[in-house]
Amino acid sequence: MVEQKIRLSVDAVVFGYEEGVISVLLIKRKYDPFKGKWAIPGGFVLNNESLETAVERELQEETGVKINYLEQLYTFGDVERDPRGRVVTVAYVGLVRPNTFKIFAATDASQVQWFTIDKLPELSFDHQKILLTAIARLQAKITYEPIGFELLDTKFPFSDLEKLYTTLLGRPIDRRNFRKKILGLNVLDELDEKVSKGSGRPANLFQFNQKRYFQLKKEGIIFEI
Amino acid sequence: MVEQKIRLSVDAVVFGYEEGVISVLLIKRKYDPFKGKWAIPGGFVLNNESLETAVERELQEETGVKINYLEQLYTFGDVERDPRGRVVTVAYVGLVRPNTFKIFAATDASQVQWFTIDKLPELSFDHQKILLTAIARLQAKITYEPIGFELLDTKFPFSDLEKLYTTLLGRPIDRRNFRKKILGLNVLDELDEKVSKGSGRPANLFQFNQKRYFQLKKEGIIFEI
DNA sequence: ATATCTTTGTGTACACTATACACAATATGG
DNA sequence: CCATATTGTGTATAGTGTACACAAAGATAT
Repeated sequence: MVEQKIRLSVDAVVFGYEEGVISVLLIKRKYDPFKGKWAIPGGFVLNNESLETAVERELQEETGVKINYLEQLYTFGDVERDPRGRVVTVAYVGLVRPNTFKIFAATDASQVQWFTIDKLPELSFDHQKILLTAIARLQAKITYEPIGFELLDTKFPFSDLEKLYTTLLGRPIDRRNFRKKILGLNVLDELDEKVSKGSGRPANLFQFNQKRYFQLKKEGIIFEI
Repeated sequence: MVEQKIRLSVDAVVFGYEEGVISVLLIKRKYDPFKGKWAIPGGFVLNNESLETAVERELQEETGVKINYLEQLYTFGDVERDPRGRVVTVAYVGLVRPNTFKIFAATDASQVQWFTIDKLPELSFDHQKILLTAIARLQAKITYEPIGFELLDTKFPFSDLEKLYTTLLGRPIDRRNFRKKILGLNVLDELDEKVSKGSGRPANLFQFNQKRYFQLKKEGIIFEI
């Protein structure tokens, strides 16, 4: 059998959250195929870099984002998924805090933009499928891993967390029960700082305590919403 | 940037179950690197076949197994994982019923053998890491998807299912509660057949009803152990 | 400064689910 | 027919999930 080589690319579905809205970072393609169409940022893997390195490099080059959390999603390998020929893509999910950096468009991207996940544009290649897979993963994962905090500021009012979950899960949450459950997990530190946004009682700030989470995980205590 | 191509392979961690023992199918490598050492079966992806097709082809060629269930596990892409140079591997998990076919060794394999998962030999490449990832996936997944049935005969006594779960989860299960829970999910058909193995009261046979499972899944009812 | 509005923060009662637990039924083997 | 092995079954209790309403603290308008 002849040994074959295949073009291998990495794509990253990058989610951000601000004020009750979940967004995805997309680029407008500068070159063919799909020139002028929106796509998930990504690119080809170089011979001497790991997949994760490739993702971070491509994101940095094309969009300027600072990734806060990155996990492998799925590898898409259908034969006809790219008109240029055989391309297999390892897709990743990234979580970022959009307010900690400024995005820009460069290299293969003529534009970079945040899109609300319920108002997505038409996408290139099989990127719609990848994006939907990523959304499903995110929705599933926040219920059993504390990755929601990666989308929030390090210090956040409890209501931000609640709003994030209602948004992501697409259903209302009982405030008292949610608070009881999360605080019962013992992974949040309540700070002595308050913050008030507009009217209403000022909120206490909380902080995710990763060390405590790892301890609990070792003891077999599972995070679950 | 120069567009690069990379050797892409697929590997399949194939699990089988018989009489209270979970096994993994491994091959002994016929050629270098790691000639004579045990490895997870797999091989390079051809240009005109999907990843799943490649997995099934390689398994058929090397070992003769008939795959009953196949799912993508993870893609391993470290730069130095193969001494021949850059090779990225998409790993799969396969479940089979070992008593429905005969394994044989061919092409790259000089031997094929079932190994109990707690008595594994030393493995080639980063295959130990892949295998451990696969075991973790299997253990996690049987608690929220009804994939355990893919390892059993189509008709099975309830005790087989129970033994499978105790083995995989590595802890005892209360028979009455387990039965209550599983039967309460309403995905098993109780047949009018009995089977007796050796001494003891003969057991009723059950059968997994996939249609009913899909119906319930649509209605949002989740399988959970 | 007072009333009104907005958001945060808190406890309890009830339903449901998980868990612990023991003995009868039905076969086989001496 | 007696001992042994395996299947099959119900109930009581603890624990968890869920539903639900009002006070506290600040901002805004009159």
